[in-house]
Amino acid sequence: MPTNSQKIEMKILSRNFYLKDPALVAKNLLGKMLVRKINSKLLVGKIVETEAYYGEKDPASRAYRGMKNFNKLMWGEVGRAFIYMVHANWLLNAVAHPENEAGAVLIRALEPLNGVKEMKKYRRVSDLTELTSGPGKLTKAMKITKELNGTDLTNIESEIYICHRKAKEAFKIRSSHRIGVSSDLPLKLRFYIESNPYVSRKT
DNA sequence: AGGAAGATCTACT
DNA sequence: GTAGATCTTCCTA
Repeated sequence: MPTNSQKIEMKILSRNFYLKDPALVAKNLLGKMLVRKINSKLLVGKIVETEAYYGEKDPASRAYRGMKNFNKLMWGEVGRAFIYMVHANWLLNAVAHPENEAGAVLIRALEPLNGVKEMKKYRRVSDLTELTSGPGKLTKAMKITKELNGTDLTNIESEIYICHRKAKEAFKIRSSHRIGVSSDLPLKLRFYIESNPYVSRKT
């Protein structure tokens, strides 16, 4: 039992939430709660930064060269976790696309809300703003690896899922080009919460 | 079987 | 601000 948890009313996001254009889902995911269950302990972070990826027409997407064994989840059921390795880091995505398409949303940064002690155990940093302010950092802090690939994020029984608070919170959404991609689309597909200290970059 | 790429991170200056 | 480490997956032979 967490001793310091205030009573926050949370509701899990439905499958339908993810059955839309990835860019829209990426924007809508800002401010939502990512929950990682380890044994019965809940690690919780607010999503403050995301990026949208499309299917075959997006040169930066894992789906760009067609369906393969490792990326087939991008065409599959929406609302599932899609996890893979880049530069020795596991990256967490939520599968999101309209019916009969492919796409995913990369979770790039979190604001730690609960289980900070555990997160610091998995990532040896003292600075709170360093804990989950990057896609590879947050997977390490929450102990997310390939084993959780395909996890249903819309099921409260899962080891990872995403909720929203009942009480609405106001914030400004900013956008930019995606980070670290060599051939980007002529669209701004990175979204983040303005002036939140946990986003990975300011611009 | 081996090489190269990659949606990154850290440590250094 | 940038160089070097990192390691899984894919591609070609």
